[in-house]
Amino acid sequence: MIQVVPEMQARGYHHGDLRTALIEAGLALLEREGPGGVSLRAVARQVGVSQAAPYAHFHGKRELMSAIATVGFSRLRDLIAPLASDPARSLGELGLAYLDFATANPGLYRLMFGSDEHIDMRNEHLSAASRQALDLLAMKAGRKGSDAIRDPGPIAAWSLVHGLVMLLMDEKLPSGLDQSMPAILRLLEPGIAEHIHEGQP
Amino acid sequence: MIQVVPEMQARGYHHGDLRTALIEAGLALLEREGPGGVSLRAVARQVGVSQAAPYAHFHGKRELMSAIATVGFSRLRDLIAPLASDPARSLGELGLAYLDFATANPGLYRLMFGSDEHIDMRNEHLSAASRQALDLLAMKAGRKGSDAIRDPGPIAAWSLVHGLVMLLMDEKLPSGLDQSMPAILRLLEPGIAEHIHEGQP
DNA sequence: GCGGCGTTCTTAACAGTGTCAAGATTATGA
DNA sequence: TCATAATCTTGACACTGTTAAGAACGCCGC
Repeated sequence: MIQVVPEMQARGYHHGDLRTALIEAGLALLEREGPGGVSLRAVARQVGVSQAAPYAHFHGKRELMSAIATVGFSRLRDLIAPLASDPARSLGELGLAYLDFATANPGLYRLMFGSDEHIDMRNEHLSAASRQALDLLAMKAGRKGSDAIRDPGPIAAWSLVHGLVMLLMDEKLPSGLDQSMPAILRLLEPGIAEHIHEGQP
Repeated sequence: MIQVVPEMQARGYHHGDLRTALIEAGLALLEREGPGGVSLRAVARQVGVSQAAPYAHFHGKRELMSAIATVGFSRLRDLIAPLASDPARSLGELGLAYLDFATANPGLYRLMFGSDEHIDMRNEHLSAASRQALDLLAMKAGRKGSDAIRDPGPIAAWSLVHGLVMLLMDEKLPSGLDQSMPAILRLLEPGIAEHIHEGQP
């Protein structure tokens, strides 16, 4: 009579959906401690599973971190997609949204855009998710019709916002600059406009 | 008759100048493996001393890394001091010199300007050396006579070059951009000039 | 229903890390 | 010269990522 449906958290030897549970626990730990503070054993402990259990779902720590970063790139894509496709939104607005994402998820941002010691960019899912998100940015910043990624414009725009994010997260800049952000991001626009004018006679 | 002068490398129980030997070995290891690849035990091994010997000269790994970063800031200061004090040199030239330093010492740059997980910015020598170097940059980029570090100009300039350095080191940008660097760094100048014009009626 | 089989998970171990305590060795200064 | 402080070694502890060997479980074909 009492039908025992296999619920999400099937207690016992088997977990049910350990893979996504590990990713979510990793995401939480990432924001609390930053990358480097994330240990495979701590993630397993959080989920209530033994130290070696994750190896049934990931080849190693790098693969778990890559899966976490993949989630991050998907979130970023979903966040900036409407802004990038709307011609009414300026490049500066896109920069502000990018900045908001980074400051809201500093650990995740560092994992996604930091050195490749923690993630493996040759991972298919990761590189695909990364390209999807970054293409949206390049689309907005690039001179139309040209090989966007080689133009000084988009490179400078990405460098500016990335550097700003990093310096802010690492507390290298004085505090209380929040209302200066739009002005800072707008400083690049005259130069880009000039450069486009030169480039297309 | 045979006078044994206490040479630099006094073999035996005592090393002679273990402190600076550790710093130099750390610098070498840093460029070969990057931060995170530097282990206290590996540095000690390199110098030919036991694992716990460094603790006679440094309170822990963080303090050794902070000493290494202090050397880095001194080098950077010496490198950019002539450029910063010469009014004939443009901001873009200073940016190129900064970029050269970073790409020539990627591990050291990451240690100096990355997150504070490896170094302790409350360390007196480190913060002093850092301020000396950064003040030179702010002097060049800042609107004269104002509180330089709060102006959008210097913040944007530092962010741009820092972001560019990071993206280059982490191989997030396509290769073969070396000759584009001056153009990228110059894109900010029209915006800064405009902003100064607004700010000083 | 049920037995085999592959997946999932546990326990145990190995090498590596930072750090500390106790003790041996050397330099220094009164 | 000899006590004292500085320097260095050995040994240990807790932590990390990773692997091997084996136990518990879900499922598929009979």
